[in-house]
Amino acid sequence: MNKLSSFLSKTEILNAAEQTLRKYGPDKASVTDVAKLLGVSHGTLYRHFPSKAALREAVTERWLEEMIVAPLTEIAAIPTTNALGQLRDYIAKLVELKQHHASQDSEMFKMYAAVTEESAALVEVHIRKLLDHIDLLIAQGMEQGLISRSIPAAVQARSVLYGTARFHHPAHAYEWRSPGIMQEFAQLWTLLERGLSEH
Amino acid sequence: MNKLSSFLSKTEILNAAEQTLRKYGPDKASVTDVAKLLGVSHGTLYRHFPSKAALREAVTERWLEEMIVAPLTEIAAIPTTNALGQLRDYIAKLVELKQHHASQDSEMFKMYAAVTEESAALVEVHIRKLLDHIDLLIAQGMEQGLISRSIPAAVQARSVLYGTARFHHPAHAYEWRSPGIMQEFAQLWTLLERGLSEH
DNA sequence: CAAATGACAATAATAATTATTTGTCATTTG
DNA sequence: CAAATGACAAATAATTATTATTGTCATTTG
Repeated sequence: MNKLSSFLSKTEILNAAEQTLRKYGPDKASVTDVAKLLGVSHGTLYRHFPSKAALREAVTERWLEEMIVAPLTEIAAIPTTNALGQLRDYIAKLVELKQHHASQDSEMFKMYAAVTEESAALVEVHIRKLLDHIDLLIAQGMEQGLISRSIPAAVQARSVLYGTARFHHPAHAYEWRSPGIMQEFAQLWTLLERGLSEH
Repeated sequence: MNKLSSFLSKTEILNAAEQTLRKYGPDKASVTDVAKLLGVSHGTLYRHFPSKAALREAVTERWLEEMIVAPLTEIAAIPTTNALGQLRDYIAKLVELKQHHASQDSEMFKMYAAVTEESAALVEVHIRKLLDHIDLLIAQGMEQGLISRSIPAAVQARSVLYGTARFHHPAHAYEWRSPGIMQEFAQLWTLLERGLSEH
């Protein structure tokens, strides 16, 4: 169904799996459902992914990369003379993206939250990417004389990410419905920015 | 059973409920179990608490007060010439207490975490107590010229509590087993302290 | 007569049964 | 012969039947 080539590609499977996940949610979607959508036997899918867990992880990995990491990479890559302001934009975007998908793409967000509890490896890789971005921005901020060198950039990067966890970690998603949430983030950021600043 | 007076008191019920909770865990413990332990009919308990939920909340409320709030109130009340240092001790104690009970009093901690998701009112009251303590310490720090007045104390208090959520919010309990957790807290604190400081 | 009881209906949890899904692999297909 | 199939066993999940718990209240007890 909708096949562009006669042989199944990983991308086609991921597309179908994501569509199935969106339709039935991560608790109900089965490998059989995905196979049905593709018009193939479910056994076929096991020639491409060793297990259902692996398929779920692959879908989540791609979703995270496309929906969260890619837009952030873009922000981190913009040349700037104000790395500290860029860091604020970066974290604000991270918060905005997570909260947006939690409400507007809820089934995939649930999938992401579930995989987060199942696969420490996937989380670790994701966190590492964010930390690398933040680390880079902080190092630039140091070069620009905006951010204090009294603490290593990598250490400050972790503190910034963990310190803002309430606003982007999926375990806090139910708190994001509160109307004051973005103001609270802005206020915390003011404090963190003071802590990061050279002065 | 173990009754000091012939009539049941709320305290006796709470003691029995807590004992039952510790024995069976919050998922298995029933009102009937509590009644059995007290040697009374379960209907009697409904003359003291309107529902099982209310009983669970009352037990949790008392536990929170005794195990978490009371020790913190003590720290907040110590007279000091270094309110910023005291604030560090306060938050460190909050983190230590939560993490200690998560591992050493796990059934009651589970009960607390469950009630946290059921009763927004209880959480709100608990948070308010902590915020009042932190607010007080920050206001003192301002008077002592240690903490910046550029942001209202109440706002900074909320930022401090939410900024350290990863280290005391029950949703993050599974991350507390990581060996680096206290170092990460110390590093975040260094950053927050820089942000709070007058300079 | 305040406090507690225990019989009762409604609701929820558990256990037993049935149906689906997951994962394997010898066989088929193009 | 690489790719896919589909029959099969094992593991999960959904359904149903059964048992336990929750919550009420008219009645009993001290």
